[in-house]
Amino acid sequence: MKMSRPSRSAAKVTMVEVAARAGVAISTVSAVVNDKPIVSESLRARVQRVISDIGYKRNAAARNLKRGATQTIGLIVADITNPFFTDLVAVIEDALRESGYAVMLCNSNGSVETQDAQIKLLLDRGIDGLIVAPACDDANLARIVASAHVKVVLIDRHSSDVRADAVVIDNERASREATAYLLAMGHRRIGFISGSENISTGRERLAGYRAAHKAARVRVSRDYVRMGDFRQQEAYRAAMELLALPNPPTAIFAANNLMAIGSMKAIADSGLECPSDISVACFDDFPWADVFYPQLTTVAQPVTKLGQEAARLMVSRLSGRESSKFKRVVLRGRLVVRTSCAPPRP
Amino acid sequence: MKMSRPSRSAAKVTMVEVAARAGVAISTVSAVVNDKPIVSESLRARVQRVISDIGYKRNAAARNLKRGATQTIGLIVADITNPFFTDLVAVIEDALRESGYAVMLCNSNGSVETQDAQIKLLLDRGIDGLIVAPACDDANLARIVASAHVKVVLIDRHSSDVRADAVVIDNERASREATAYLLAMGHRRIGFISGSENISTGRERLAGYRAAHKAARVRVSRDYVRMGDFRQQEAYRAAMELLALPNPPTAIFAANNLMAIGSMKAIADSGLECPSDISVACFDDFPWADVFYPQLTTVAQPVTKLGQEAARLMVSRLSGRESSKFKRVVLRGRLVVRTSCAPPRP
DNA sequence: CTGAAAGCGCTTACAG
DNA sequence: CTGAAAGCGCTTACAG
Repeated sequence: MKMSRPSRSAAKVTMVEVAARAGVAISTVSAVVNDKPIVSESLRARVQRVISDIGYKRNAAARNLKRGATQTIGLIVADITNPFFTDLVAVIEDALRESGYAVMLCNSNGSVETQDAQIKLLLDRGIDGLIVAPACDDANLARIVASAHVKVVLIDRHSSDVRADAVVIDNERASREATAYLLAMGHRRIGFISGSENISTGRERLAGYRAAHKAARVRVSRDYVRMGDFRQQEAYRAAMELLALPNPPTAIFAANNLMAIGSMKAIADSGLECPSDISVACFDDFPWADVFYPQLTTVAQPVTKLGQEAARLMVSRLSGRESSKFKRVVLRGRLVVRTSCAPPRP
Repeated sequence: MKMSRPSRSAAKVTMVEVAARAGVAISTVSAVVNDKPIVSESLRARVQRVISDIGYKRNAAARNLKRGATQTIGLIVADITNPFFTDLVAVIEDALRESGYAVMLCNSNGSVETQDAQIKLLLDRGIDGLIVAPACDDANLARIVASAHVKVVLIDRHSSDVRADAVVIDNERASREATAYLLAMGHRRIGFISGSENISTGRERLAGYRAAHKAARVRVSRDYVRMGDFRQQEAYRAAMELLALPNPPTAIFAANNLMAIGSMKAIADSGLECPSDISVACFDDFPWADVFYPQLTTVAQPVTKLGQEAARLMVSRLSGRESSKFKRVVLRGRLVVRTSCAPPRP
């Protein structure tokens, strides 16, 4: 039987052919290809020559089938256009590649449906592990994780339903510190543009905002808390609403970078100036936060550490080095003070 | 023989088991799993029930091995932190997923060595096709492309050495138009921060800059042309040099967005203001180009079309629908005028 | 529409 | 250190 392979131009070369040409057994070729130290130098050289002569390339599918692993990790992030996730992806890719893993990257674009479809696709294609910044708390994800034969690490966002390792920062604390900074500056009307309440980071950052107010004995008007979705456009609308209040806030704290950008746009479109008319701060630093005017005051996450820790956890799980108990690694954010915040007008 | 699979917790279920439990032949299970319309409805339902009951999942490696294809496309971009590439990746992923392909994404980070290593990794993992925005003109890439059994589509950047399809924009023309805009505004000393000359976009954008000057009969001092590498940091240095000239430029045109950001930083650090002291324009729009002050005037590329066209070409190549001749699809850029350019001081 | 069987290209235990 | 052989889990041509 011969399958048609219309899309392949050159002939496919197998180990059998290499073995025949080199006059050795197939197992010897396999040992050479896999760098097993049990082949004599001269034989190895002979086999290598044949391999490069006839352009042999190991068939990944056959290897995967035999070994029961793909050396490939799925990575799903909630928004690939967000510099925070972009940086995270870069770090994770580097770290995993160093350990011999390839990465299949997906962008759920914040949609649970897309995310679930992507998980299915990844599982169908064959992955050994899955690193996810979940689109939101998702019963489906929990179910898939429980039934699939893959190791899972959550990153940036955790979900108590999902039985998996997680690498996150202490969002409540970081949010509290940033809010306290604004309060200490004299702001008493601080608008908060929240991420979704279905995402751990959204909940915790809002909790930190409230906690800081409580500690400073400042009451939070419910008008000042607006739900966003971690995206620019919704935040624009939310900021516009805040600015239209009879007693508008003197500062806006956005639960991520894209929502701060949406807020800045709303401020500009309202003919206001930041920071002289209104201050802005946000979660998630980005490479050009300090280039334009005003320079954004942000809560920077330790992106490199987050990514490396997630990759490390994944690799050690896969190698069976980790204990069976699920781990939650919690890192710290850091307030980067720039020029977008100033005391409120007297 | 039984292989140890220490990292798998649940038992692996095969078609054989499904067939046994459902009381049918393996081929029937295969037909059900692959949605072949040759199975009676009642049988299909029975098999489906068993599949979900015992949690059967098709083994991708076995399928790939048998079919000689992976339904997976490799995608390598030169800088994943650049919003242009980020958007491009999102578009390509969407388009390919619609056609049933998964994407393995790599970031060469502008390094040829990294890029070549990634290509090897991808080929080793098994891909049907490869879409690349090459790190630079690369004889290695040409060689790999020629010898590998995969379809290749270049995107954003072409390379005459590489025998593959390419989807690009007319960079020279777009660069000419942007430069002409600055010239028409009265600028006679326009600094150009170029991308690498080893990349087609770098060469063509520089050529457009020169061509516009020639058409306007304005001589270009060689001092005004600085080599960058499409990154922020080198551009910062280059812009600093431009600003330190005895007769500094009244406008800077940067060959991409990140280099414009580097230039803006240099301008700010020099105590100058854009656009009152110096104008700035650049290639590649990005989502928040209009949010901060000044709002950047940019050459926007048709990112969606670029990505979709690349995906379309790849899919039709893989399905054998395309003729054997390599295609170069050339789209047009569009100047987006904002507030970062003003006439030079009298 | 169903079933028995070959074979995709590897890896690996085993015998020498 | 080498070689013959089993088998990973699927897909598919073929006979019924």
